[in-house]
Amino acid sequence: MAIRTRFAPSPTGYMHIGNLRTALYAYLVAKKDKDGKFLLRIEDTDQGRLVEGATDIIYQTLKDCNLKHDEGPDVGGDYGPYVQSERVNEGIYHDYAVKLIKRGGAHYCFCDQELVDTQRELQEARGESFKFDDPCKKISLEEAEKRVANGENYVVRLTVPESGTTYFDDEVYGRITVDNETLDESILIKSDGFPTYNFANVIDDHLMGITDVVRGNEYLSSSAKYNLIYNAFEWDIPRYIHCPPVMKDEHNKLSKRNGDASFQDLQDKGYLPEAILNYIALLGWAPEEDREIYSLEELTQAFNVKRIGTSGAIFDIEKLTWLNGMYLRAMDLDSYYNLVEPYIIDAIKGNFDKKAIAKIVQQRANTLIEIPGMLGFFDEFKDFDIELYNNKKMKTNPEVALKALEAAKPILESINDYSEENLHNELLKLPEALEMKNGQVLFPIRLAITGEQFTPGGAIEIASILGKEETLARLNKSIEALKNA
RNA sequence: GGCGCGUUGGUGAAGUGGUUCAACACACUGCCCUCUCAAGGCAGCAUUCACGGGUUCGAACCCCGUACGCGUCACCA
Repeated sequence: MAIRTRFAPSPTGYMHIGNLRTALYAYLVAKKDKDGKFLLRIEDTDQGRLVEGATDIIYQTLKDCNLKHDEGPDVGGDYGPYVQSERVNEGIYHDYAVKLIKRGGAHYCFCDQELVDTQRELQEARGESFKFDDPCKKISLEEAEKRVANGENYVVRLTVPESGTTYFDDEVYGRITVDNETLDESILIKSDGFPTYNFANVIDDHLMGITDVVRGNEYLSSSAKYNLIYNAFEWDIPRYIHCPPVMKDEHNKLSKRNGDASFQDLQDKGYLPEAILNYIALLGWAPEEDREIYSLEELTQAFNVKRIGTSGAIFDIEKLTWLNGMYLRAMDLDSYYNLVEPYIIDAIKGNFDKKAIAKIVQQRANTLIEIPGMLGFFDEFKDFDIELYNNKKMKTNPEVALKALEAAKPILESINDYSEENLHNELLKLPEALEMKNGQVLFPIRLAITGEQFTPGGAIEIASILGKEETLARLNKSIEALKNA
């Protein structure tokens, strides 16, 4: 049987990294099987928490990440609708709730919130842990149905056996067994007629033929309850794959609430979706091979549920930054230029060869957003401290700099075509003639025409981009400054 | 508090009884290369696998406790 997995987010805001990783793993589990299907289901049963536009963010994120779903609200499929509120309207949950009740797996409950609260207070005052003891369990089905028919307010609660144990097998955490008496008789259908997650996820996963349930490990403690439902219906239980949390630090999960990085935030900061995906794949999962850079396709080959870890992994932006740099550097120049052109245009008003600038920046920037900051000297040539000519490693000081600069000046004046090749050929004759090291002449030139201690690219590359006129103007200015010092 | 789960370096992690008493990667430090920076190359960085017992000829890997952490106990998912 082909594998079917689902990503089932609630449209309650931005897509955070932990969520995205769950989506990724669900995708990978499905796509590892060549006939596997990955579906998207929108879980909007909590009408109070809906956030406008959140669904679009989900679509957009999956699209940006190239996590294509085979079925979903926007692409259709044979198991729709894929939005839970629409399924409510079709009466799906209601019908199954009635069936469950008839099978003894659930019951009507007419208690009001007050009774629940009173019980809670009482039990907690006694130092016990709270577990709702529902008097409505004693009501006969006939009577309950009559009360429902009379329009009385009700919810449907799970009926949990009073003794015994329930277990489930998780692919990553192994077999987990819990005592039934610790299980809560959770609400399955709310008084507004909407199902809770506890019910909807089971019904929908079954109806949609989900074979592998991939979700965060916060569901570990409630999964046994879901098996009670599957068992009551005599349905096949899916494989469970619970993932360890993605942490912000050792104590806190990454969450949008704390303003932690969402996928969009990361994108805005200049990280590539491919790099983000690659990085988060590594949080909680380790490949068999000794390598870390994987495209999405390679990930689907390499992925193996058995190698998902069990303990939380801290999100380390430093490593993501490194990985992002690897992706950026590996791109061909044309694609790279396409990507960074807006950033360069944004940073440089002057008429310089943007592509040449992209080229020198490509080997140095780890994120897109740091690019403009590297380029300020193109537009603005500022006076700088001649102390900068003192460089121990380059064996330079203002005196040797002046000597090098004055010797370079006629050469730079004589060249008309400022191609890198020309500049290189001519300029490199200088060190030998002056009996200096390459760095002793090229370092001062670079400084003299940029005014910056550090720049992307060396003297030759930058002179070529600046062009003859600008290069000479800056050179002369710097020579003057040096003479007057 | 009950229940569940977890604990290898600053971080991600490999490793599941003896040729690895701890791979690889990020970060960090140093060196090399080099026209700066970056990239790249090399080296260093856990005498130790939360702690305490036990099993065993032998344990990070098996068992039992303890501690700490996280999750859950909603008409949220």
